[in-house]
Amino acid sequence: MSTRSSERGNQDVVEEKGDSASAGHEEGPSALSVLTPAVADRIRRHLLRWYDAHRRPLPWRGEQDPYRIWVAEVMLQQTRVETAVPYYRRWLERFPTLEDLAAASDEEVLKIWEGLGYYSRPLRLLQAARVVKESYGGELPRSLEELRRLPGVGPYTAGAVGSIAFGLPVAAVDGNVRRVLTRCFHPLSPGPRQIEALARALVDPRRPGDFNQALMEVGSTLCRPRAPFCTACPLSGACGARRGGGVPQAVSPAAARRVRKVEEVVLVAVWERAGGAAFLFRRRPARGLLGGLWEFPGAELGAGADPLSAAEAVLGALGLNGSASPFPLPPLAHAFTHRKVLYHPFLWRVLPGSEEIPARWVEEGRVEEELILPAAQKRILSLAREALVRGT
DNA sequence: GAATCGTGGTA
DNA sequence: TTACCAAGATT
Repeated sequence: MSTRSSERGNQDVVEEKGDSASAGHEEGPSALSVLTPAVADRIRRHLLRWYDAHRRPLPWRGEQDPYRIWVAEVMLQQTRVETAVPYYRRWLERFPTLEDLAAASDEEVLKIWEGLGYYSRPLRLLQAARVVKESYGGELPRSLEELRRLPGVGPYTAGAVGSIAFGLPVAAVDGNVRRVLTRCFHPLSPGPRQIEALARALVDPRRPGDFNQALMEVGSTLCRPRAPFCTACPLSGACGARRGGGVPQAVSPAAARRVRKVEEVVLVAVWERAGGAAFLFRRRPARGLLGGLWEFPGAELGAGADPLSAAEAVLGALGLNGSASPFPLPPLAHAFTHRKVLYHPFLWRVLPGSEEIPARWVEEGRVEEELILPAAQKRILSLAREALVRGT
């Protein structure tokens, strides 16, 4: 067939307008008008044939239980497939059925989710499981509208669960689908509404779940944001970007994101008792960043502030009596979505004060089983343990 | 509509 | 090292 292109079709890069960037996208020739029944049929056949031959063997593929499909879809929100797989297995081992989940606590679901990020997801999954148990007799509702009302279920997840678990002929538009369809219908630049309409019109009513997954699979494995594998793509014959001589480079709305840079001082307070050392932790507020998770006490560092003095202030606020020599651990950087934090941890041997404090002592060897920690705090914990072993 | 919410992989 | 990015949802 085509011999003109290298495997990486990025030599003729065209500007691809972001979906959310500007408002003029619903104007101009409708992408839907070029989607004749014959074109739609051809796309379905090519896509599904490719999917049947090339789909990855993922643990949720072939699952019949709607609950399990739902769990997978929530885990996959803004999360790579490879990252989600081990969490998915552990989750189902611990909560095999929707009823098991509905009976769980916030702490239990967070513990399984620990390290996966976006921690409101498991909490909403739990809320929704209870709603399903109370209002739907323990079975997920089978309509798009009812699914959509469940906590943590938005347009994408409702479409995915509806089509995959229940065979509803509905669209499931994620980032992959947006990118694939934008390229396919280049240079018409369909906006968000048109993409939804295209996806709805395209879904194969006989195999809606497979069709939606096929579109996403093409997007994630072939029609990647950069350096897509056009020569292997089942849609290359129908692709407007390909026909136009260049594959649009994806421009993500993430490019406009503002990342705030902050520095924080962290107090790793160590209480050396007869039975061994203990660390002091406090719980983060239930809402907001890392809501409900635990951390070493700390404080934001003002511009030009001295980390050691700031650590001293944290120590005082907790009513602790510190030894004379705090030990500075190596600073470490951690990037969140909208924040980049440089942590300045200090290991400080202390004796607890007499007052009640909003924090909790945990034996060094029991931290993981007692608490749910964000990734950055685990890194600090590792540094602290190393320092203790070295005897500093 | 814009901002917020994590983490680890990749170029 | 920095920046981008991933099967989005909520406020």
